[in-house]
Amino acid sequence: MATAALLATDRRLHQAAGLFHALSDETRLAVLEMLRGGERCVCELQDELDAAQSRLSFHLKVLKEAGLVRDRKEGRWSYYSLVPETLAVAHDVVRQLATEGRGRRHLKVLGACCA
Amino acid sequence: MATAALLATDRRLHQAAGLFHALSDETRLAVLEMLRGGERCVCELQDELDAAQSRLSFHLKVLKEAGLVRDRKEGRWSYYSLVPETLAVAHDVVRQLATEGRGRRHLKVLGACCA
DNA sequence: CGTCCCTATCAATAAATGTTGATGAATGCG
DNA sequence: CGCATTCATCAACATTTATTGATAGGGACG
Repeated sequence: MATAALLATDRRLHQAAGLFHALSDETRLAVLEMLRGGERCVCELQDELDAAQSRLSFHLKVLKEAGLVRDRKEGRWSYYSLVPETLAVAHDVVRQLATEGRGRRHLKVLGACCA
Repeated sequence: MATAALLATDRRLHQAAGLFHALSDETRLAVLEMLRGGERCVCELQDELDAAQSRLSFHLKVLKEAGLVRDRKEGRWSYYSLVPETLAVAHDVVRQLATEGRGRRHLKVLGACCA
């Protein structure tokens, strides 16, 4: 579906809200931040984020259900990695909100990218 | 501060989480969507969104505290409008999450913009 | 002034979300 | 096998967030 219709329906709004909810927590953002460098096992995340195991597991589940990460089991370990396509969807939604009704940008504040 | 450091600190993470929280509700997204066309008074939003007055007022407050909208009083009316700079911050944060550790993009899924 | 309109705020409640500690399943290793 | 490691799940609880109905403020207007 075209980006232009991303927010057109209630369904899209609902999905977008779900995505942003998954992004609305510091621990989850820290996880995503860590995963920028490539996949990590839970224990690595746990060490670096200093989060209780069940707490981290909960947040990973939220991220996974939102489609922002995927996991891969190998032996005793679970490796998590980003799903860039989903981040791209979030990216598009935000960009569209910053875009006027008929495609013109609001101001020039999106300059860093989209120049 | 440079975009490159957006997620560098806990403070930034906290701010980003706050932003996404404000974006994580359908009603609030619908409001932002309406404001893409320019400022609107509360009564317009209320009519179009079919939301109870106090409920809408609550969500507008959340958006305002997140810095995503501003309001302007004129006579008996309050007009709300977008704050594109804040949307741009959200945009940058998401883009950065979709970017690998040393600046390379994850896949080519950010193609629509940032080509 | 009295009243209506528009909006914000408040208190009470409901609903959703996050945290903790415990338990269990699966794996691998001695 | 017996045991330790890695992780998910669960129940109980705490905290946060959202909704509702009521109240109040401030402007407009007679």
